[in-house]
Amino acid sequence: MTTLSGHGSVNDRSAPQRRSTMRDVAALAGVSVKTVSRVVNAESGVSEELLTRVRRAAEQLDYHPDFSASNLRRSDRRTATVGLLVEDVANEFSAAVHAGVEQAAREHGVAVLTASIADDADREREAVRALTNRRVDGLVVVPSGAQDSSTWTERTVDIPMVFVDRAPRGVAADCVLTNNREGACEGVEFLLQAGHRHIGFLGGVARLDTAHERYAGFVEALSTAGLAVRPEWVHRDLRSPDDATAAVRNMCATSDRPTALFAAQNLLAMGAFRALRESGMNHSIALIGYDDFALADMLDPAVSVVAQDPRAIGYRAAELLFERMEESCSSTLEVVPNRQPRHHVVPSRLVIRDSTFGPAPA
Amino acid sequence: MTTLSGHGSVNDRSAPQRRSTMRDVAALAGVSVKTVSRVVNAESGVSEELLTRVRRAAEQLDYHPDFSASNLRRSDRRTATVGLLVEDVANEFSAAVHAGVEQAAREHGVAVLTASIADDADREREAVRALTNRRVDGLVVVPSGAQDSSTWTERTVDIPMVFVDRAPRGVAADCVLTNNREGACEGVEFLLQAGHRHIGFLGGVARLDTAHERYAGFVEALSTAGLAVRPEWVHRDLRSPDDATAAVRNMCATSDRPTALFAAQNLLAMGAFRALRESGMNHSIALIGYDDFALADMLDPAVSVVAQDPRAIGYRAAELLFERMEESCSSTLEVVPNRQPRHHVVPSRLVIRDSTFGPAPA
DNA sequence: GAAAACGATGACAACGTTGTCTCGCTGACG
DNA sequence: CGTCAGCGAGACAACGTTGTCATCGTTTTC
Repeated sequence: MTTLSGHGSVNDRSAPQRRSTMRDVAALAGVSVKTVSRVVNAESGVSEELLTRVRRAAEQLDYHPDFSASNLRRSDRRTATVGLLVEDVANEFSAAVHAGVEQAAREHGVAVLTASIADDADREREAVRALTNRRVDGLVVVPSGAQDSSTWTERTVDIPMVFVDRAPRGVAADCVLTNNREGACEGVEFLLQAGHRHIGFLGGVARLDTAHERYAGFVEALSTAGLAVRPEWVHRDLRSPDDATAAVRNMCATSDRPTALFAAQNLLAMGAFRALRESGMNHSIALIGYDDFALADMLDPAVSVVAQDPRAIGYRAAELLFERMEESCSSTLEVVPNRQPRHHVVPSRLVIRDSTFGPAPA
Repeated sequence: MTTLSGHGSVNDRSAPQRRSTMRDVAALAGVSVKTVSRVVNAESGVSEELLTRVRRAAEQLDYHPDFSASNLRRSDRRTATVGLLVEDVANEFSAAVHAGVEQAAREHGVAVLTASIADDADREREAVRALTNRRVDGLVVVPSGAQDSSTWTERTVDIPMVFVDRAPRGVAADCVLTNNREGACEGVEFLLQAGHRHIGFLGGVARLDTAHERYAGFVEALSTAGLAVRPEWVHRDLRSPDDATAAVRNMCATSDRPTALFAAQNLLAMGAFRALRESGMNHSIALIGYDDFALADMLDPAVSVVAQDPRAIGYRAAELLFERMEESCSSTLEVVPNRQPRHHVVPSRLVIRDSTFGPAPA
């Protein structure tokens, strides 16, 4: 509202040193501090006159309450801040989850403290500590593949937590994930319907449960179609795009090669695509990946995928967390709150592009 | 340290209700609260004996200090938390900046509160408020293109701030940016050296200064080579990848078309690539973009770019912010601290891939 | 040998806010 | 007319921590 003219800048000069507090507002309005508190918190039982006087004073002093002081005194001890732990904020999947969490948080007036843990158990511990020391109300965790779960099994923290993608082994906790088995199954079924009978599998060890379920979906689709799994076309221990590239390169070098590939993770699909392109087989061997990725539609051919919705996953995770926070707040009197872990599923969906063409006629 | 056996779980049960405080530790160790404070803050002047006694008590009670209470009382009022405002955390550029900021923050023991503002002035205001109410020590801001700068010119906030990519108009503030003009110039020069004499330009309005500088670099390279700018090949008002696609489509439809394109932003490069691929000219019209993007190297042909280093930019911005925070902390006595805004440049570098081939022989 | 200096420790207030309690006033009721 | 409920408002303590100062016992200094 205020512009750079006249009185505005005077105000700017008069008290730039210190933030104004409730005391200042109270003094200016000629009321007690508690009354200011009542107005700020929209409590009932303040006369119209004082209400406006306090509001005016607050505006004049540009008063804004101090969250931490408020939090310190308040009985519910809420900081209106949640923590988000991801492998790396720069990672496409993590960033989308982050966006979802943030949206839900904003709707609840909650801020998000983010930390990347980069597959490093020490950093993970450090990050959890940094967040809990700041008294976040809850935690959304996207466990990375390589870490052990000791941070969580030790239960050094006792605040509401929701895991994304998978829960660490040995920890019964709320979890939001996608229907990995069904998604993978659907993807492979599409290849089958396109006429493929020779389908290879590329899976990662990272995110073990996830990888396992996707493989299960692959197997299920094949056996439903009455086909056997060909072990020489199954690569389940790929740790990087380069691993996938190498595996595909080897498979393609043989005469007995698959006519289509299912890559159970986006990085592996990228690696597979690289190998296909190198060997000039990108138009003769079909490909479908799990997890969408940017520019998948601009490759040649555009890569079909089973797309997760990481943003929706993050959103759901945060919602679930907020529910838990409500519970843990109101249940201090009960002996055992509803601690039954909940799992929430955000479905994947098939995105068919150009790479899922049918097999060449034999 | 504690396992699930015997005495450990007893401890877990005995006081799971409430976090332990300095009082609890003090009581257990048989010392005053202040002494615990001294130990926790590693102040000198505590005898060896009490030191170990307090430490043991703290560990036994799993004590961890409360940041906000500490911050409330402390004279320097630091929360060890900074805010990061970006257009969208899911955006590739923003996410990389975030990663850089986070790394620098971690090195300083500082946490990062992130908020996306999505080109929306209201949300921007709201986000600034959410962060300042939580008393962040400083702010890193990546201004988005469309927003007006009123949030900043009004100076509703008076905390250290560093802007990334460009400072809002009318605000003299610290800023970390890349050498847009030189980078663009270099990119165009590469095309010139490859033999191109007919080069088109695609620029965006978003991030005005940035776009302007890049255009200046384009012009500079041409004029240094003694070439005139051909207005019909210059499109400076593109707001989306689709705009770029349309512009390129039109240019290519004429017989008098450029042999190479310079796209001043990654989204525009993607749009341009789409048009080239559609029209089958992706191997006959060269392309170079500003800003790298994922999978640029897997397109056909792999797209050359002038690559910014957004992660390094974020890192530098955070470093600069920390310097400012030091200053504003120690300079409360001085009349005017060193408020001269500083600009820091993180250079771009040329990444040559396959799309910058020479022109077809006429 | 007394004064002064020192070093370790604790008592207390304060940071900015909110929960609890009390007080004084108004109006209704017996 | 006296009593009491109801309501607006403020005094006060407390949240968990740290800055300041006082205390006490010991050592140094003249």
